[in-house]
Formats: sequence, structure tokens, C-alpha cells
Amino acid sequence: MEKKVKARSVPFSQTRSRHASETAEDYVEAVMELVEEKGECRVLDLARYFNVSHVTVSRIVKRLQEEDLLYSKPYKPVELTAKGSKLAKRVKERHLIVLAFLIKLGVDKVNADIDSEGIEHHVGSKTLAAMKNFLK
Amino acid sequence: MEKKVKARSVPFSQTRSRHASETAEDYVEAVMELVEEKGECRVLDLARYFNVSHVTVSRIVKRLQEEDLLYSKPYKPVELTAKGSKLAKRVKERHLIVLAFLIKLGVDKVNADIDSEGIEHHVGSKTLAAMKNFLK
DNA sequence: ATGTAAATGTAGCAATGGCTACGGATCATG
DNA sequence: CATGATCCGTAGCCATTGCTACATTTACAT
Repeated sequence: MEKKVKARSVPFSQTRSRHASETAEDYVEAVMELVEEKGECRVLDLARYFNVSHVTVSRIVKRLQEEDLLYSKPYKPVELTAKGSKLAKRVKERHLIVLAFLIKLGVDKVNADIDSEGIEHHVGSKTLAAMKNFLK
Repeated sequence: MEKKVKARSVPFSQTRSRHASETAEDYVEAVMELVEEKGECRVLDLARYFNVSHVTVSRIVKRLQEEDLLYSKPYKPVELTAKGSKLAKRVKERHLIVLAFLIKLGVDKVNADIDSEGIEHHVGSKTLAAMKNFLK
């Protein structure tokens, strides 16, 4: 027999690093949103936003500081760095396009909200362009 | 000020358990595909398919056996249980719809392949219905 | 100014998914 | 039936993301 096994299209999609990037995207987007809404973003705001404990948030915030996406001093609000702000804007724009796309496709607002949050991380530039085009 | 922080739309989207479900979906789908292609599915087939080590595969296979999705005796091929087979069929159908949808949207085959694999896990029933409708 | 409540940090555990290294099982093939 | 190649399991490491319990800091009210 000896049929060769076809490898996946995304060989580098090692689950762990992929997930870490998604977390980074979610967090910078959330920080941007919370700063816009409340003027500042605290660890507990993020904890409530993601429905996780403050411990989980503070560990992730620490990691994202090492990646130069966030900035914060102990017991102080969390802020975006220039790099984080740039990423957040890209992520938010993509998120809004996916959301608008799903709604135009006929998905109700509630489900479009839910699904767009999961889908956004997997929309490449070509797919995003196709969605933008559909919106016109 | 005391503005309340709006929780996410999917409060239960605890990242870890969500990822575990995605892994289950990916694995049952892969097993079904490999059995169709080669007649049987070995641990190493899955390792090549996902580009991970056989160790990672065998640990995940063990977990999915405990969840009654897969079945296998040591050093023997991996098979789908009835439950796993049912899930695999659902997942594959959804995957094919998402793929066809992206292609009809104007995304090239290569990118549609890549993105559909990431997107499929986040397509709820309402979004899937909207995609099916678009395909008609 | 002091004390208490709320916010944040730290310690330490579990589950999941990566890995390498090593050893045991299985299977062709001579 | 022996033996080497291939397949698979186990041990044990790390990173990420959950958690509870406890310690510390900050901020506010009296």
C-alpha cells in the first residue's frame, strides 16, 4: 500500500504558538476597547472581560509586556505600547470586518458577535479582502 | 465613574477547554480521512498529518479514548467509535461547507484550504446555515 | 492618620500539548 | 526463527492557561 500521508496545509500551525498569538491579539484588542470605554484598563477589567481569574490575566499581561505589546507597573493600569496599539488597531479592524460580513451574510447579531470572535484569528489577508469586497 | 465591564458574548469560552474540543474535532476528522485514504490510521500517520511527534499523538489519542471518541489497542491502528464517527461526519461536512463557501467568495484554493481549517471550529449553526444558503 | 476594602501580586497545583531520549513490540525478510 | 527496521509507549522536561489561597499594595472614608 504505502500511500503517503498528506501533511496539513499549515505545517507550522503548532497549536501552542498559534494559541499564544491568538491570546496576544485578544488581549491588545480588549485593552484598547476598555481604555476607550473606561479611560483606563485594570487587570480586573480584563478578568471580567474574559471571565477568568485576575491571576490568569496578570500572568498573561506579564508575558505580553515581555513581548513589548503591553506596559504596566505593579498595581497600575495596563496600557498598550506603540507596537501593541498598532496590533490592536489591525485586529479590531479585522474583527469589525468579519462581524459586518457575517451580519450582511444574514447571521443575527448575537451569533455574529460570538462567531466573529472565534473566526477573526483565522482570517488571512486573502479571505479578509474577499470579505471586504463582499461588503461593497 | 464605575462603568461596568461588559463580559464577552461567550462567557464559557475558557480557552483551555475550547482548545481541547478543537483538538478532538481535528483528530476525529483526521482519523476518518486517513482510514478512507489508507484503509487504516496509525499513530504515525496522525503525527505526519499534524506535523507533531508520535508522542503528542499517542497522548491525545489516549485522552480521546477516555472521551469515547477513538478506540485502539496498544500498537494497533486507531479507529473511530460510533460517537467519534458521528462527530467526524459532522465536522467534515462543516469543513467542506466552509471550504466551498470561501472558494465561492473568491478566495483561492490554497488560502481557502488554510483558513477553512482554522475557521471551521468557530462556525455556529446559524453561520453555517447562512453559508449553506449563500452556496445555493 | 488610620484602618478597611478592593485591586494586584505570588505560590503552587492541574490539564493540555509541545519535545527528546530511551526501550519494548511488531512485522518482514532472509 | 532470528534479526533489524519501524512503530509505539513511557519517562520526564517545558510553556501556556486555568484555578485557589494567601500576601501585599492602594485608595478611600472616617
